Amino acid sequence: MTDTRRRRVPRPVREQQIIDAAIRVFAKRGYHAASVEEIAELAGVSKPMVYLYLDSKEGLFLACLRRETERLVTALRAAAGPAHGPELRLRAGLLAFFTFVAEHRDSWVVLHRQAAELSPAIAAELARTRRAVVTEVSGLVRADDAADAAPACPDDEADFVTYTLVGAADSLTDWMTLHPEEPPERITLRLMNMVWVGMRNVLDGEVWTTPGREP
Amino acid sequence: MTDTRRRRVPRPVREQQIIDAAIRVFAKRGYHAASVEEIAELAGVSKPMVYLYLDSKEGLFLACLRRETERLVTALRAAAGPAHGPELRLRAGLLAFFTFVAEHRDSWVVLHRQAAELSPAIAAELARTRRAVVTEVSGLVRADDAADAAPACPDDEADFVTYTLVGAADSLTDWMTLHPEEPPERITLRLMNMVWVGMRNVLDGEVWTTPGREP
DNA sequence: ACGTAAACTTACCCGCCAGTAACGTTACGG
DNA sequence: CCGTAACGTTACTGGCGGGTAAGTTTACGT
Repeated sequence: MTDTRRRRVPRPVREQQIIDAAIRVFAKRGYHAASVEEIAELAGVSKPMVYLYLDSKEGLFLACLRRETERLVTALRAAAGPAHGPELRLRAGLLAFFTFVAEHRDSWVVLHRQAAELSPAIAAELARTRRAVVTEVSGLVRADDAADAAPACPDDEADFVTYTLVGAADSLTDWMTLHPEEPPERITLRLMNMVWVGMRNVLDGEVWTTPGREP
Repeated sequence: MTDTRRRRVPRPVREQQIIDAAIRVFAKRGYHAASVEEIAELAGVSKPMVYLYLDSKEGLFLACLRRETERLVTALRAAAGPAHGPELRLRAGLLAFFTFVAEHRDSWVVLHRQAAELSPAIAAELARTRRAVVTEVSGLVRADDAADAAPACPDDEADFVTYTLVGAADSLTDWMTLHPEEPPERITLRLMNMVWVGMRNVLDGEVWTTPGREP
């Protein structure tokens, strides 16, 4: 790619190459098992360069986290913004999500699948970025009420729905890899189909007790 | 607990104590960041004992995995078995799951949140245990059709629903920790409320195209 | 052209931790 | 009451990997 003859590359470009490499390695090995050496090699550079540009392994991970969160949030906003009506809005958001994951599997792994094993500083940042994604989805969920007059649904209920959606979508990410032929559109469609009706019930606080057998 | 005066403890008991300690530490630190030293100390024993009884760090992790998978699957089967009808059956399964997680947070973390960062042998075993859980849930989902005459739903659709449910439930696990006062029963209720209706649509292959705005 | 800063390297240090060797100690069976 | 096997320990090694000091090369500005 680009000019193969020139080895020397300006800093901003190298930084991105290093982050690219880091995301792949972090996704494959996990934070602790990933070695800076391997990342450097994949980026076509030696280890001290990584430390010069990104300070530390932790700093490198944070850089990955920030860049990819930015990308995902941007994609979500871009998709949901122009949609008319709550239903199409949510659909657009989900579609944007599945499309993002389909195109950047590694990013999603780094962003979302690193629950344990990290230093306080990283854990804090990770919590923040997850919160950002949840907030974005939460916005989609709450879009209903904005249309209605009543601010009917309490935050807890909206939160519940959001967690359910994010978890379901995350898990379907695995399903996608088992069905590579399925386009994000169909997955989105099925998920909408599955949750759209029930969402309303929960958001309106309609928690009935278990029905007694057959109606 | 038990007899505090006796220090010497028979092997089967120690093994369980070590596994108990390992689950807590693995959950807190993640596989790589966890040190065998810390696990041994928490189990009230010195490091070589761990290697004597469980062979290696990998063997120790596998032992944790197997024991807790066993427990979860047992809980699911015990709950879903005696329930009458598909709806109550699924409800019972979900309730059993949330109850299990509420009582064994660490177990669930070890079982489910260790995607990356493990050796091939562990990864294989982890895949097997996840498969076991998914199969169990899949049974709950498919329970519908068993009642009906037609084996109507193709495996893909049932799989899709299963992944959605497992993912949603997993994510709600986090929601639980933010709302410690919510009993598993209410969480189960809300989730049922949210997905039960839509499940039918997807299982029956009713994937409509996006509705054009307002009906 | 040539000096200088930015890009890059080699070669090292050092702490941490999985895994082990060799050696004490308690209980329980005969 | 004593032997022996099960229970347990202290004290090491070996290597991997994060982090760095010191030096080398290339491009770009003037």
